[in-house]
Amino acid sequence: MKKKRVTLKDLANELGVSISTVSRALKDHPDIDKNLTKRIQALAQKWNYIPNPLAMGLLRQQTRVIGVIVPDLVTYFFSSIISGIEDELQQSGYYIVISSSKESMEKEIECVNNLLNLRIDGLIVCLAQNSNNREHFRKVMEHHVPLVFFDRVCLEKEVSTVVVDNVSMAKDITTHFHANGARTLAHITGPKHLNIVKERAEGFLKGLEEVGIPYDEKYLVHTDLSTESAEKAITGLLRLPQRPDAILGVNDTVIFATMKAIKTFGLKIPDDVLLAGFSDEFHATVVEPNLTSVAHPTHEIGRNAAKLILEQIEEEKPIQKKIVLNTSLHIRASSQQKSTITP
Amino acid sequence: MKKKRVTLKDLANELGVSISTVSRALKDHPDIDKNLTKRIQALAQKWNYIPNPLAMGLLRQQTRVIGVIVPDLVTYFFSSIISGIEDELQQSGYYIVISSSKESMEKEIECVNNLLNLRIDGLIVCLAQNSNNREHFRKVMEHHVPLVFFDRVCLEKEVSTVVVDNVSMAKDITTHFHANGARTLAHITGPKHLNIVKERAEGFLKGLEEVGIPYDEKYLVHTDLSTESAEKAITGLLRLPQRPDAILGVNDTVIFATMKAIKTFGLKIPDDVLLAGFSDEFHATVVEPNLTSVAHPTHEIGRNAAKLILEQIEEEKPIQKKIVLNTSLHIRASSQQKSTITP
DNA sequence: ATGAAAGCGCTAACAT
DNA sequence: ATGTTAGCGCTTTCAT
Repeated sequence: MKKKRVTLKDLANELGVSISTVSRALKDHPDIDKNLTKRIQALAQKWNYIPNPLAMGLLRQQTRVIGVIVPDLVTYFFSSIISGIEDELQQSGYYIVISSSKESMEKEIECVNNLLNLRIDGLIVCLAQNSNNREHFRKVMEHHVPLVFFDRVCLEKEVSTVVVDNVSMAKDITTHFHANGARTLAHITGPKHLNIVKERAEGFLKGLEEVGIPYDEKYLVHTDLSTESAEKAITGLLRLPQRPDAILGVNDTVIFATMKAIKTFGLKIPDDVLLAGFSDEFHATVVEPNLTSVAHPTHEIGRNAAKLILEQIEEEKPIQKKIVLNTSLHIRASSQQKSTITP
Repeated sequence: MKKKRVTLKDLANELGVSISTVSRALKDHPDIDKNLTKRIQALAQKWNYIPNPLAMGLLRQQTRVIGVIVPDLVTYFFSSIISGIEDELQQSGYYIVISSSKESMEKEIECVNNLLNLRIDGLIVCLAQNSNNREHFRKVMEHHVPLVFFDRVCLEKEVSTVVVDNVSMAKDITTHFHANGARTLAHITGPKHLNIVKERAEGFLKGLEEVGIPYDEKYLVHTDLSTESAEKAITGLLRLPQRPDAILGVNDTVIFATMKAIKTFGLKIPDDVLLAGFSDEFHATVVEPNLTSVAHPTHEIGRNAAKLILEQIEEEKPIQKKIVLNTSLHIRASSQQKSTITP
């Protein structure tokens, strides 16, 4: 038998009272007779009455849905952040609708429009690799939809963000490379306009300065974050007259591609080249040698982004806050000269 | 300035016509004057009118939201399937709300109820590790909400499913192990009631039979699919008087845990133990040695599950279909005896 | 203490 | 060819 969801009307009809009485009783309105209230609540319970979110949404002009846009769904970094967002939001009775921009700004714009049309109550975004236009986000703000960026951010002056201290981590790795005997350091990074790219490169340069190695632009190469362009980058570096003896990747994915290329060149890690990346993907401890990486508190990034959204929904106004989360540098075999590893 | 979404009423007021005229004009109703229709459509375009999905949903009793429940969000297997679901559904104008059961049936029941209360138009599920009760899914069917299971399935007689041929793949790996010199074969698997566990174990036994190795229950050990219980399982196996020289894992995650344990035992892969898993996680080609694994067509699994849901929504009745997708066995270093690898 | 009515945005049957 | 009305499920103001 077709089981239709029970409505207030159904309850009202059954008990011979009006819809508004039922509505009030269900929220313990003091005006309603205590006894009637009890009977109504009992029936609602028995019939498993659940308010229709569509009707509520129409009335209150809100959906209790938060949109999330990430560059991809399949890397551990993002899925684990999403997991954090979900944990936080579902406690507050919000749902999340996830869209993947597939690292493309066009797709990102499409996602934003779709979600806006869905009438989401808030939007959490990590920028696509080539996203350099901010119009679509301006639109989000014009519609007064709370907005939060994480990791790859923009419009920082107006929008809340959740980030990590990229500069100091990149600097730390650079000096760590030097302490392990590296003298020709390279950095394989991403598109120039991304904040994480700028910040990590800045840290890299600061590190070089600290250990007194002059900066040579040949050793800072940009990619579009794809495996292919990372391979191209590493190949170029290894073919230099003076090849690098340490490479910092803008993330682990780039480094994994790098690792394979280095091995096919017949070079050994860490004997010939030291390696380190960012984001501490799950497989960092599974590759050989284990990869040194900056571990982002992914779950916490997600939770914090969600909290910032909830805050804005409650305050009913945009908030500009910047949350900087602590990362930790996991030093593993890939960045340690054999001689410096205590036997 | 607060930018409210424009409604039919706004358009009607502006043009001095009734709401229904606007509504009709927007869907090119033949009754409406061609000229008026043009003016209305022009204004709608200019003011960027988008129908309110909440109002439409309330009217049509549908949300255009499909719920997806997976055991976890962070493994490549699931996130990649979700990616496939998304690709298929967004083309049809559906949104997906993803929930993670965290491998717990209690959480799974909660997710089902939440999504049902959200009034989803369909539900796609991969069972939690310990899910053995079917009541919550019966409820979904009673509410006439289209349901599709993938990978870990149940109620196959009544519900559409998307699966792979586990039996034959497990059998193939088993005989492959034997061909590579293994004589004491073990299988680390999951909870007994899961279809994938039963099927892969069945294939394993069939393989043993084919190569004439008698089955010894000591070498078939169940886990709850967690890293910890996988470690316990492998430790137990390695301590047997006659330790296995080949191990088939019910999935790659189990095998990754196994790999670490084997290495700490001072054993070599594949010299001492051959290894193979299921699901071909992204890092299968990143671990050392590269892992032999059955590659599931994850994206296709997602697309097919989505298609089955859409089909049921269109047909307006439950459909019981079983789609069996082809997998491919990726043979890599972990399962090949050195001697058999051509030099 | 309870009910009637309006309205959230939209569609469709029913006027005119 | 266009307008009026009712209704989807709910809350809330205004009667009574």
